[in-house]
Amino acid sequence: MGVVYVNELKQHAGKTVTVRGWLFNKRSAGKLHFLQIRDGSGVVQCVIGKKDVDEKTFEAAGHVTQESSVVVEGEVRLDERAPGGAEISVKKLEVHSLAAQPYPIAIQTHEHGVDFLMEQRHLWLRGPKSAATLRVRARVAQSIRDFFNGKGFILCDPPILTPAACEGTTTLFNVEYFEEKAYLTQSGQLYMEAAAMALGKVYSFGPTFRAEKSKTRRHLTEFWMVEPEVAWATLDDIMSLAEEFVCFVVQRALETCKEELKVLERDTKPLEKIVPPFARLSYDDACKKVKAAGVEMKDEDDFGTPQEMAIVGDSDKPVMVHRYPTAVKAFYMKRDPQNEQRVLCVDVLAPGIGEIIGGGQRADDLKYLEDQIVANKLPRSAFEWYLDLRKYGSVPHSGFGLGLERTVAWICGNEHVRECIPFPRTIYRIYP
RNA sequence: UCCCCGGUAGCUCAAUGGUAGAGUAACCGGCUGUUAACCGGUGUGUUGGAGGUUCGAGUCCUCCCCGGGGAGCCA
Repeated sequence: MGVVYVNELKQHAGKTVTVRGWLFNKRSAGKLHFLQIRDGSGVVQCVIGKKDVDEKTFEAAGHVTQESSVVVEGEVRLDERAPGGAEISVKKLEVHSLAAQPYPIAIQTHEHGVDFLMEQRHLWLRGPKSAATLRVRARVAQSIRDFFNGKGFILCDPPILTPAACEGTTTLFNVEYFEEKAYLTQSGQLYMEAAAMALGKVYSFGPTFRAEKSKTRRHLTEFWMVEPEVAWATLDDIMSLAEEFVCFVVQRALETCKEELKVLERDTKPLEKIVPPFARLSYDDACKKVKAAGVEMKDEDDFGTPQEMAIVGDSDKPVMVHRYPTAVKAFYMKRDPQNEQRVLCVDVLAPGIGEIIGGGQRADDLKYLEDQIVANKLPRSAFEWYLDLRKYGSVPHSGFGLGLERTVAWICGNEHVRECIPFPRTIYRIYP
């Protein structure tokens, strides 16, 4: 039969197969050894009876250490007593590489501290919850691509090395670029606007970098963002797109990540309710809701975490807040023609996590943008190309950015975004 | 940058200013159906660092280092 993966074992009941993996856990009962072997696709219990193998093999099975790499050959048997319903009666066991002892992580029996686990991230990845989260991440990434590709969006990769800030305010990572200074991108948005003028509907999906000294469970210095941008789209268009998109991703996760969400002990009932429409609140109405909830709120100020939580309240669904004060948003936002003090932007706030999407309609008037660049003390020379987009055939256009890790954290019910990326980068951690 | 919390065995934690401990992991042995197996046995320390108070400091004081949570900012 040859080599098979654990997740396809049941198809091979009665057959003799080979499984290659790592020892996850071991139990013994005298003349029987139970080896739980993990191969990346799942965990299978392998039973080694003293009378079924030669003495050397049985002895070796009793001394395999945790996380040793092993190759076993044996018959697949369906058995109620086995975790997962199928097990392997071992005929041959090869210990490919005996793992050193003690193994640092005892994830099955121990609560470990965050610091310790992060220091051991390269090994922690092997744990069931880490692996489940990373599988969910991979499938969410896939569904993001499927959604936009299915709607005729063109994937367009913006540069990671950039000559200037996209949004003047935020801190950037400096890199040496030959004789010049360059920065790691904090958003591909401005480039996506150029791409939308060429290709109509575009999106980017890749890493972005923020050198902000944020220390919260929702922040990473390196994180992944998907940024669609649509020519001719208005704020309302992009809000509907965002709503449809979030629902698609969540529903797809429910379909394709059942096992993983079970491992993560995620209650999927609230996720099943993620269907259109989402509540749409203007900034001014959101402020009223915050105050009604008894949470402090300064006039014309941006929302902080307590305010965001008050706005979402106990809703299972995300809430969309639109038309924030001009002063608290980026220079490229289009003003609301109904109210000079407001811009045509939207934030999508998810339950428990807060902002997962920020976006809106972009300023398309040349004169207004020129004034904004001056008012925000930005170096005009770095933005000449961006102004060109308004000089040569300007059209209304809109887009948004969605943070992958925050979305994965929300879907998985994980407390922290750092568990939602294989090797998290935070303010005080760049190892391993 | 600011506020709060923490640092003791590999890990998770305990110890009134008075001999630094437990559980767990690891190792050895026992058990033919284990499910975080169980039972018996065997180890484990620069108490984050440097000063200070004291007869005596893991414990009190000062400074520093390293983390964590939050604020600000943002996805």
